[in-house]
Amino acid sequence: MGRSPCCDESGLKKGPWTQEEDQKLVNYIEKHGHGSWRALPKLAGLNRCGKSCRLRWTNYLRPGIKRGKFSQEEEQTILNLHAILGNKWSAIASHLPGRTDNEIKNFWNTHLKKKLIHMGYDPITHQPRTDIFSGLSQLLALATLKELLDHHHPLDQNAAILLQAEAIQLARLQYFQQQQQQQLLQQPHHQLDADTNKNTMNNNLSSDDQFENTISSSIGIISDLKFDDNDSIIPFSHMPELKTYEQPLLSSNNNKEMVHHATHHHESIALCNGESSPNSPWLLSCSSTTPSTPNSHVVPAAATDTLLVTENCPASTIWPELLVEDPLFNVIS
DNA sequence: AAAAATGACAACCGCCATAAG
DNA sequence: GCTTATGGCGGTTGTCATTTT
Repeated sequence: MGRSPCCDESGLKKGPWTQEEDQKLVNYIEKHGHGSWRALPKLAGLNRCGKSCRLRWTNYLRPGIKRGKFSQEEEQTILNLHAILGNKWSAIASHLPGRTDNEIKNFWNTHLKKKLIHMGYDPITHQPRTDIFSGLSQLLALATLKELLDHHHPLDQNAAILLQAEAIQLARLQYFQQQQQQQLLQQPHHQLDADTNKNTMNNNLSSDDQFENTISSSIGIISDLKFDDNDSIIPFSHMPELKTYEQPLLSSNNNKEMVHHATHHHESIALCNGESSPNSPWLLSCSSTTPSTPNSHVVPAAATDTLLVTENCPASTIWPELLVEDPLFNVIS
């Protein structure tokens, strides 16, 4: 048997509160406390239901409520907590003094959700979106490529390079979004429920594994491409395993510097997973002007200057081109 | 300038858990 | 143990303001 809503009684006012009503409510609660919300309206001289009074008090009139724009810190906190707790607005609000669950919920629905979507994240999972909307150009490129192959069009090498570069871009984008999100999630939160935390910190994959998963899921669609032996393009699925490189390749500082130099001179852009573990895979970019040593497994993609470097590509094959000149490199994006 | 669309946010609704009788 | 009242919560709607057409 359902319980009848408290506001069913006819004649009770609904809608926005007036200043007079607010004043009556505040005056009463300051004098007597709220006690039973059901009894309060009559005692306070309000033609409202108890529930309406309670909401007005807790969401708007209660002392200590912070109003106005959310700060950057608050925004970040909400994002972090939402990634872990989901739509547990009251739980999120408990970490933001002065903010109500209702306010946070509204802020999420009107701002943060859209912001995440715009950035290519799924607002529910906080993971990079892999649907058509988040990598449209890359997916279109893949579709075009597949279409060409399905219909046995002679594959123009430049077009293939271009299309594959698009796929790489997609993988790269997804990979870095994942990394960024991981960093967000790993920021310490005070007093988070351990169980919730356990459930949402959902994988134990190393960043290398994640990178490889991202790559394979992103470009699996072209995994069965066939290329001429003389072609310098190597489908991802045919790539030899990425393997350990020698210093300075594994020194993140050196790499960043080299990468910066390369970026600066538009000769090469190197992307790494931010780790310097022995098994770090490397996705490198390089312009067509960068010499590609014969027999090195370097994959140039002219349009986006992308290179894949595989196990048979000794560091010396490309690194001599990337002299460290400018140490100001900060971010690869 | 007016109408329509969109955004922001306060308030409401219904469900659920729990306490009290 | 059952029923009912209550408070809390999350989803949704309503209303007003602002922007766009």
